Amino acid sequence: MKTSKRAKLEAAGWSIGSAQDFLQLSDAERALVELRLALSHSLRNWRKRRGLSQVELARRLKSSQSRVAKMEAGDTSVSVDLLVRSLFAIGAKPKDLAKTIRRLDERVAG
Amino acid sequence: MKTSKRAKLEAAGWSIGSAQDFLQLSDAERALVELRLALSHSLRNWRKRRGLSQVELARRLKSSQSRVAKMEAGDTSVSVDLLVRSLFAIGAKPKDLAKTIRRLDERVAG
DNA sequence: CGATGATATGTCATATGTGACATACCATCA
DNA sequence: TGATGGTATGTCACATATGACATATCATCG
Repeated sequence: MKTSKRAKLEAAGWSIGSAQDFLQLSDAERALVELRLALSHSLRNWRKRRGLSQVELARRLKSSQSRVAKMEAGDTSVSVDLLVRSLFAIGAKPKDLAKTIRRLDERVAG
Repeated sequence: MKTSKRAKLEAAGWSIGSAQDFLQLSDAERALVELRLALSHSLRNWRKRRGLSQVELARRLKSSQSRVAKMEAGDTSVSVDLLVRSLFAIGAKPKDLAKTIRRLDERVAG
């Protein structure tokens, strides 16, 4: 069941860090992890669509390449705050966030 | 214009801290502030609907009354992380978050 | 092969967030 | 009036997040 969910996530094209262990998490914890991944994914997609490097994105965000890499990897050292601030900084609107999160919910609940 | 937006927000029942100065913020900063307020509001609504005190909610969240008060006030010392984690902890689903954020967007954009 | 550019990973000093505590404020009730 | 219960505010020690740096990994090109 949980294993199949994980398989489903991976099949949907989400990069699930191998270090992430879904099997021990409560609903709340899982939701948070998946939220982080969804936002990460959004950020990477945005960057890729623009053909920017992590260095260039980092410059726009006034951050560093290494932190951008961690953001995009959904690293646990990255806060939801930073991800959200970054998305807003590159022009995302609350509506876009909502869309990303709703998609996430559909994967989780469906 | 900005003043009218503020009036609109207040009219809609949002508690805008008098210390918040909307007039100087970029779109990204404003979006973040408003996101914080929207989540704060959700949290308070949830608690009120249940007829819980801040002390009781704090116990559930393994936090403190004072922090709950700050969360509900949208205090800048509170991270979006904490708000999101709290909402998930009390049983909110990503879908609920998305709904809250979408409503926010409609207020901002509309 | 080496060189170049992009991305990933580990670490660290500093910045920011957090729970907890004290205490203030504000109703309501007796 | 005082007492009680709830909420707000200020502070602080400790915890966590952050940008920056070094360095590793990986692909592509010559």
